[in-house]
Parts: sequence; C-alpha cells; structure tokens
Amino acid sequence: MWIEIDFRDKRPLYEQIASKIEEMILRGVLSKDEALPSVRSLAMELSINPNTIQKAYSTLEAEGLTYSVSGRGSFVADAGGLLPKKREEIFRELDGIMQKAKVIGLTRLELMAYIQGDVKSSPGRTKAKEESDR
Amino acid sequence: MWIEIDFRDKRPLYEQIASKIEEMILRGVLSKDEALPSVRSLAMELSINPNTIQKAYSTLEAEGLTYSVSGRGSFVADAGGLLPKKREEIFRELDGIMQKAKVIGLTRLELMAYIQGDVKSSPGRTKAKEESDR
Amino acid sequence: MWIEIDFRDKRPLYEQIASKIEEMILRGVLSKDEALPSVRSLAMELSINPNTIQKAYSTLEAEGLTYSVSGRGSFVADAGGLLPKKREEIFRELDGIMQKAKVIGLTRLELMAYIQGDVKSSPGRTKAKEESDR
Amino acid sequence: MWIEIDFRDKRPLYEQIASKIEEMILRGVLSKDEALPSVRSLAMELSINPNTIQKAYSTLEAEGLTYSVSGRGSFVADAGGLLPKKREEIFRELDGIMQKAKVIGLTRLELMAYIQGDVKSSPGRTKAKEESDR
DNA sequence: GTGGTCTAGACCACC
DNA sequence: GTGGTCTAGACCACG
Repeated sequence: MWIEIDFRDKRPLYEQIASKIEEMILRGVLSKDEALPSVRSLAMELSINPNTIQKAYSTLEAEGLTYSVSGRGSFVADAGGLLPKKREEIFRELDGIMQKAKVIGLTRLELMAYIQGDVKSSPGRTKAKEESDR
Repeated sequence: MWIEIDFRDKRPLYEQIASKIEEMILRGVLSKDEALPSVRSLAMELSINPNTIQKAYSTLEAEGLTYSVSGRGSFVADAGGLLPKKREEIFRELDGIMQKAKVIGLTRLELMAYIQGDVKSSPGRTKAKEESDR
Repeated sequence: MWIEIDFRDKRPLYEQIASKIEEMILRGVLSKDEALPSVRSLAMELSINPNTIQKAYSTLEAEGLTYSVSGRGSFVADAGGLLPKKREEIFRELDGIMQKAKVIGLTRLELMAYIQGDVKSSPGRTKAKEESDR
Repeated sequence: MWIEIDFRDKRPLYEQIASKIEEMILRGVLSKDEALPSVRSLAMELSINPNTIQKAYSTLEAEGLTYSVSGRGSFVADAGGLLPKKREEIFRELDGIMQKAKVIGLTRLELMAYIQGDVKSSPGRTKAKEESDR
C-alpha cells in the first residue's frame, strides 16, 4: 500500500500514520466516502500492531476527517468543510514562527522573501535548497 | 524570578525552562557572562526538583548557549555566533509549514499576506499585540 | 553483556559507558540500525541505576551516534558521516600534546619516532600488544 | 603578575594555576631556587581565594616541581631531574591518542604526517590551534 | 515491554 | 555556597 513509516521519526507511530492519511485526504488522493483499508489489513501490511492503526483511525475520526460505520469500516468524510480549520491551524503555527523570528531579529520582510524565493516541491530535498538560499 | 512554568504545556518541564532562558539570551535580556540563578535557588523558586533545573541547564550548555563552571555557577555564553544556526532552524520550520500549506491549497502569496498583515497572535490576545510588538 | 565498568576510573559512570559504546560503533562492532540493549536490562546487568544508563544513551544520541524511538528502543545511527569530526577531535588533542612536548624540549621527530616504533601501550601490557593489534 | 585564569575552562582553578606555573618552570622562565610569589599576594592579584592558590602550590610540591620552606615560602626545585617523568607522561597521552586513532582507522603514518606538517610556533595559523593554545 | 520525565535525597569536589 | 553525579522509586505514553 501507500504508507511508509519512518522509525527514526520522534512522533508516535499512530500519529505518523494518521498524518499521512490526512494528507492524502486533503490532497484529494482519497475522495469523499471512499473506504480506508481495514484496520487488520493495514496492520498486516505495515507489520504493525493493529492497536496502533486503530488509534490512528480514531484520531482521524476525532478530527472529522473520516467517519466510521460499525461493522463496515472507516470512510473519508467531506473534506471541503475542513479546510478552514486547517487554514487556521497553519496560521497559528505561522504565528509561532514569527514570534521566534522576532526574537532573533528576523524581520517579516525576510520571512516573506524566503517564502517567495523558496523552491521546494517534492518533499525530501532540503539540502540543495539551503545553499541556494541567502 | 522571571520564569513561570505552564503545567498545561505538554512539553517537559526542563525543556520549557530551557527555552524560556534561551529566549532571554537571544533577546539580549541576559547578556554575555551574566550569571544564571543557581540550580538550587531556581529550583526552590519554581518549587521544582533541582535535577530538573540541572537538566535544563545541561541542554542549554550542550547547545552552546551557556557555559558552567563547577562550583561557581552557570553563565551565558557569547550568543553572537549562534544566530545563523537559529535562522536556519526557523527557515526549516517554515519549509514544513509551506509544505502543509500547499497541500490544502494555500498559496505563497496568502502566507506572505498573512505575515505582512498579521493581527492575531496567541489565542486570546488579539488587540494589544501590535503595541507590545514595538 | 560486553561492557565492564572500571570503578578506579575517575570519569563519571555514564561517560565511561557512553565512550565504550561509542568505540564499538566506530569500530563497526555495532552496525547501523542495530538495537542497543534496553536501558533497564543494561542497568540490571551492570548493577547500575537505569537513570545512569539513560544519561549515557542521551549523550550518545545528542552526539548523533544513536537514535532512540520512545517505546521501542535505542539504535545505532549511521556512523559514516561522523568520522571527519572525530578526526578533527583527535588532531586537536594531538596539537595539545605537541605543545606540551615543545615545552620540555621534545622534538617532533622524537614524537614521530615514538609513534612509529611504539611498543608499550597501557601500563602493564608490554608484550602481547603488537599481536592483538593486527 | 603573569598568570591569567580562564573561567570558562572546565578544569578546577587550582589545577589551571598549577599547570601554568609548571609550564613556566619547565620553560625555564622560573629558574632553580627562585621564589614563587606568596600565597596571599598571588591570591590578591588574581582576586581568588587563597585556599585555591595554596592547593595549587601543594600539588606543585607533590609533583616535585617546587619545595617549600615553612615560614619562608615556595621555591622552584631542580627541573632537570624531572624531565624524564614528563616525557613519560606525554608518551602515555600519546598512547591514548593512538588508540583512539586506530579505532577510526587513522593510521600511524597519518598521525606522523600531521605532526610533521603541523605549523605551530609563530603565533597564528592552524584553526584548531588557537583553542589548544592558551 | 520500551524510552522519557520527574521527584527526593544523597554525596562529591571545588571555591 | 556552587555544579555534577548517582541512586531509588515513581508515573506516563507508546506498542
């Protein structure tokens, strides 16, 4: 299947998995009412404890990204209505960064310049980038 | 003293303390070679175990923000040379956010606009911010 | 297990342990992603407090020699990239020695001669060394 | 007077002072039977606790580098006979380094090459040098 | 079971 | 008094 887990990641496994699935939903890879793989099958595929998958699915449901029908499985919810909440979340993170930036004397303009000039698309290459920066 | 610990914060105590002190150093509130409060005194003041303070101080020293002399105390190091590293750290965080933003269709321009016109910061204080910002 | 602690050694226990493990990693005795013994088990084996082992493991992780996954264990990191740093460290030590040598009139040639023809190592083992050196 | 103490040095003060004086003796800056400054005067000059100076002088005497006449002060001993001991000491340190070097695959030849090619004597050069100097 | 955090109390060398 | 190390025992989240 599509998920790969990184054991060196400090985050708990269930959160890692949940966020991967969340990304797929928001990206539209998984569409409304599509079924997620069963807990057991996904657990086997990732050779991971089913409890971990269960927890990942639970958090997804708690965040409103999926809904579960007992006895049937989990399905992706309507993603449209959730975007504003995600937006808010991102802006809050951005607030945190701006605060840190201010502490070390990084101005808003510098942050904006970085965002404008930043060239990333595929996740994973962050090194060749740091060069081209500054 | 100047530090207050927030028990609702999920981060470990020692990290909370360390980051508070780090901020003061970067802000210039604490200047080079100035003495930090003794492990024991700060522990008492925050009614926290000395070992926890010790750990906070150790991590600060490991990051090069302070130096400690056994039997004399802990002192803030020369912060000047560390700013570039901090800058890089912030930019890397920013990379993460930009990636998330792209997933939900938030454009760079929107992010930049938010940074430029930012009004809300930590939840609750929405008005008095621009003033305290200087 | 493989570690033995020397109570005559003045270095703290955690450092002794950390450096033993570091040596094994650099030597290749422990290979990438191999699991270290659990904190508790190693503590029991050495009849030492788990916190002490924890500290040893923490310092190793801080130096980038290992990574730890909460709830799963500690594992050795990719040591390859760290050799240059170690090299530098050794050369810096060598600088220190050369300075001391100069003070008492020991010439570089004498040092080089000693290195080339070195026969004695740690006090007590004077003969069997060249063999075990391979 | 001639000694300057570095508060960021991890070594205890008394050892720092003792080693500075030892170096002067070995260098010949202080000659046989010359008087060291009185404990009290040196303490005042360095604005340091007299006990600390006392301890430094004691260790020097214990190592045979000085002798003290009660009621008169401390004087430097005959340095000539001590050189072999110092030589031994340095070679033992060198042994330690060679062992570490071997662990990371640094050959004796590389060490020798470093010693030969190292250019320290006139103030300056060799980046890692400034550290080990002082 | 694992790593991680925290407390409480002790001892050490140094100043 | 200071920082640093160590022990003993506890609790937590994760798997």
